[in-house]
Amino acid sequence: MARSIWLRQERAGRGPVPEHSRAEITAAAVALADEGGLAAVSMRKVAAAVGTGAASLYRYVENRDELVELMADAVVGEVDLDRPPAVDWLADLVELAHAMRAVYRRHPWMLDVVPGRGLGPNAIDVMERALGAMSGLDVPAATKMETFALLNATILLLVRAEGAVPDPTGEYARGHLEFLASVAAAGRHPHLAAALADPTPPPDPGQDLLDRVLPRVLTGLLDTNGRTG
Amino acid sequence: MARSIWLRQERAGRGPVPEHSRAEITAAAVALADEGGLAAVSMRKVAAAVGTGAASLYRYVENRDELVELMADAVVGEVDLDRPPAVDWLADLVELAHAMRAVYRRHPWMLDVVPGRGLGPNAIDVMERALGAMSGLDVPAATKMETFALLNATILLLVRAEGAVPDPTGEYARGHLEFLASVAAAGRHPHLAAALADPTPPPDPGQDLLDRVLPRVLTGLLDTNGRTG
DNA sequence: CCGTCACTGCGAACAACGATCGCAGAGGAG
DNA sequence: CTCCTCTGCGATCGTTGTTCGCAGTGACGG
Repeated sequence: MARSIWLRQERAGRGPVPEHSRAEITAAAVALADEGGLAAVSMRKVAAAVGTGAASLYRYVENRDELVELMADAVVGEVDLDRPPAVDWLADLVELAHAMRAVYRRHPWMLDVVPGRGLGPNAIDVMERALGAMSGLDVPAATKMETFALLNATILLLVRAEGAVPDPTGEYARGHLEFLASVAAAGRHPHLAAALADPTPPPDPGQDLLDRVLPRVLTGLLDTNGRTG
Repeated sequence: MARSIWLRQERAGRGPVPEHSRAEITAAAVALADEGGLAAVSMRKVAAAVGTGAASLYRYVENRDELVELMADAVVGEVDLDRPPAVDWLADLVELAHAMRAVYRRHPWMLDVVPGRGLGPNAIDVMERALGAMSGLDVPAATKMETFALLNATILLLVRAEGAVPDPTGEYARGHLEFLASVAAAGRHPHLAAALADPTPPPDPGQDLLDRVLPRVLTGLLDTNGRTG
């Protein structure tokens, strides 16, 4: 297995000057994903978009998974980090979360990227910003890292839940609600039935879900241990 | 697009009796995934394992995605729900989380399943159990649903972080740590550098990470609003 | 009982994919 | 200048998801 893409030189230094760059190939792939979803990103299509041969792509990336890794990090690079710190750590993290969510919403295919290969340079920049927001808290570094991970997971969950991956026909979603209702009606799930029948609106229905849920997650993680110091 | 698999009859009632069942095909697919990961589950391999033709599988499922949906729900069906309720809602949810985590650990390919198609019957059973644990809390049903979703997301995150998806050579993971260290050493990420250099051990290092993190998430979500009533 | 029609199994085939091989040419190092 | 590494990439390979259409099965209705 090759070394991490982030550790490898892009250019060897000998031989002809490459006609393209990782950034160029990544951008073409991102454009394809934005248009047709992650599955639309094939090596042949990316190569055609760049104006090269599919086999040439393997000079730039090890495999398709690596290309997807480049794409994900490139997109995270769109997160707007040029903001002055907010009034406190919580507000700062929530603002960062909004900036991150904006990016995921612009690139819904990101929800289809299986996490797992570590962080690229842009993701590390975002994490640095989050760590900076938490720098005044007297909690272990491990807790801060966990908090960042959960912040990201929460955003993904909420973007996913709001249907940022659109169902073209809406039929499946309706079918699912139909299924839930039939399960509830069958009588073996009284709590589900109660939940579906609950007329109570969510607290602050006009409030952004991210603004409601994320602060609770974060204060749960940090506040009981968090000491501004 | 076909209706949700959960809404469709398995057997039409006319014509020859099918030689296999959804459950049988799903089990074969799960076995393949357990052995070789999700990518090892091809329609041909599943068909061969069942003893039928690849084309025949399309009589049982609409496509491969639907098969994966069946697999995921089948595996969630392994979650042990036959436990008396714990002392309180929090302990009950944490116990449920442990049972869920055990299942994810047994089937690490579940981390590669892109969420999104709604819940199958087994997943609804698990959600029912979680709703039951929260039934005494005076919070809106929407909050309870969100809590369940975040409980699941937290488990997945932690299982993923503990490396439940093994890197066969370990080389990539080492490469990533190398990269993080080099970024920190480059000087543009002082908070990351501080975090990597932090000698403070995580709180209660002998404690299960799930036991440390999840109660904080849950109480953050529910406790400030939660009223046992 | 018979005819009709929906259903089942599935081989053959198709289009598409990820990835490799090997050739020709470019360019750095000694 | 020679050698060797690097770049571009067509052709090719093995594999994949999926569809078509044929032969046979069994329910339904007259």
